[in-house]
Amino acid sequence: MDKGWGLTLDTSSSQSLSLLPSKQPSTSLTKLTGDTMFPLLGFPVNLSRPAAKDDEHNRKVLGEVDFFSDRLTKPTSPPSHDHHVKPNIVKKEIVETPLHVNTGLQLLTANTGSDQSTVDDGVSSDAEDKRAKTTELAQMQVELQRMNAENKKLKEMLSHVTGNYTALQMHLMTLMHQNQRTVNTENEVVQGKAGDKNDGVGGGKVPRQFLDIGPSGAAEADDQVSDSSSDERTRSSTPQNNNIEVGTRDGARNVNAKRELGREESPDSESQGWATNKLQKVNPSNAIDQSTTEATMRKARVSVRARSEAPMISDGCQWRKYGQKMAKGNPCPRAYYRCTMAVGCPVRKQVQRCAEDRTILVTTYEGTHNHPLPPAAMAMASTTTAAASMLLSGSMSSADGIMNPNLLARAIIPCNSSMATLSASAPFPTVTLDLTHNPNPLQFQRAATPFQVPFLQGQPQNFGSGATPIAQAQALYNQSKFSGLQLSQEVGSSQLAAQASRPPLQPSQQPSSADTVSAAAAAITADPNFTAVLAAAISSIIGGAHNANNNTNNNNSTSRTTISSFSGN
DNA sequence: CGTGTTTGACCAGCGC
DNA sequence: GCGCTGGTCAAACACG
Repeated sequence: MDKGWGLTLDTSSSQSLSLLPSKQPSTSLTKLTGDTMFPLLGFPVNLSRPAAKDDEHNRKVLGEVDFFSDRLTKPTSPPSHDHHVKPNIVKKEIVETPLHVNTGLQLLTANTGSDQSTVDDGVSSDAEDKRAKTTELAQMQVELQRMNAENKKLKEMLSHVTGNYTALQMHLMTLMHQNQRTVNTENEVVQGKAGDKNDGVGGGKVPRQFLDIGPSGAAEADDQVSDSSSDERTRSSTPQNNNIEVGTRDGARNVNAKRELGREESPDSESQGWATNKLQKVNPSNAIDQSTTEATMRKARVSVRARSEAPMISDGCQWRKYGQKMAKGNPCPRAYYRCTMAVGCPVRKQVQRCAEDRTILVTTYEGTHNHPLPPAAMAMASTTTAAASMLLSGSMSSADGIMNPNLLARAIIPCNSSMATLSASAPFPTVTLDLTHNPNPLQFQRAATPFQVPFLQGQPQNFGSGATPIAQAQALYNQSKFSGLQLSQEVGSSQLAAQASRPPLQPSQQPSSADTVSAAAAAITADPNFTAVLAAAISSIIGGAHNANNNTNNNNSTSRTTISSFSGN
């Protein structure tokens, strides 16, 4: 799914169009008619009438010819009168026998030269003038013909480019639709189950967008679900009650049922199988790849390391803490949060301080948002989404023998010099974005302490309050600027093969103090790279997952690649 | 009273 | 089978 290319499409196409003139073999004609030609190319609307314009141009030129020709052929007749009546005739004469006219003039000139030169110098110069103009007319005629030919070529090129553009657009729409339906249906399964439990919502489709991997329209999901898939959906959505009974040991409450509910939010078997089925129907050739991709995405995790004194980084989403545990090997407790921006949102995150450096906060995201994200969250999510996609592609590649994480990461993660580590050795494939490094003093000066400033407690998640979208985006940019990318896949082939069947993820995140970011806003927005980062982020949101599938370069499962710099954005 | 946090308990997966 | 660990639940609690 090259979703991101929606953005590029316009650009590229317009570029193509705008480049056409320069690409055309430039001739003297082009120069002469430059004013005409470029406007034509620049404004396609006008292209529908190039012939008419040419004719008009012809008439205009011929009109001038007519005027002089009249004087040549009928010196006594009033030019103003014949001007409107004779054009065709003159045109005929000139067009059909331009050389003849010249010859006649020459004869005339020769004659008059000898006969009248003594009488009237004005006549002689007039004849020369006429001869010159006639010659010029002939040249213009030739150039007109060439211009017409060139116009035809350009029109053909335009239609070709337009056709390509349309085709690409259609392809894009198709891909986005497929993606959207897949995500929708997955969430539908979740919602269907969660709805039963979470009182009222049950079954009711809450209008929402799925911004994580692709845009959406949840409403379409139902209509597009096939019979067999709805069959499976029913199977996976209704057994909730069954789970309560069957899954509960010792009659122990409905813990298992609820846990089951939780698990369904990141389903491994049922919804995945359902999704696979659906995908196969939609596009059999891509079904395997896509299902594998999504499976991996569902379980993949993105870990963000950032310096922060606050208990949690601000990532634009709302979270509710549901647990805390002491983790092995770390004196600092690990906190568990789940996204509360929408009922049934499966996204969770773990927050834990680094044992070695407690100023470093490690936030791990898992799951895919099933609701619209605020701009702030989107900006934040994009980076981790890109990272997840990269991770995904890395695992995929290792398992499939195709892929180049380096390339993908370069394309989707606008990092500069911080570190992103891919680790598939963990229970879940995880990519870690290390935003604690600051290897670039110059950049650091420009955006002072983008990351290391503490957050105001209690504020972080309220994207509506302190952190404006732009501020968040800038925060993202800050982080990105201090980022470098390092891929580390310390995975055995067998593990990778197993990962291939694992689900994907879509996180949202990123730290940063809104206040600090706001303070640095001016400096950051002045940087053109910021725009590039935003564009990359948006592209990654739309196109991250698909990129993974389309990567064809091989990558060693134990490769360790460092992606140096994106400062060139 | 509603919402969010804390915290002890429960469960599943995994390794031995 | 047992113990360890990660992950989750939900009652109790705190707060506005």
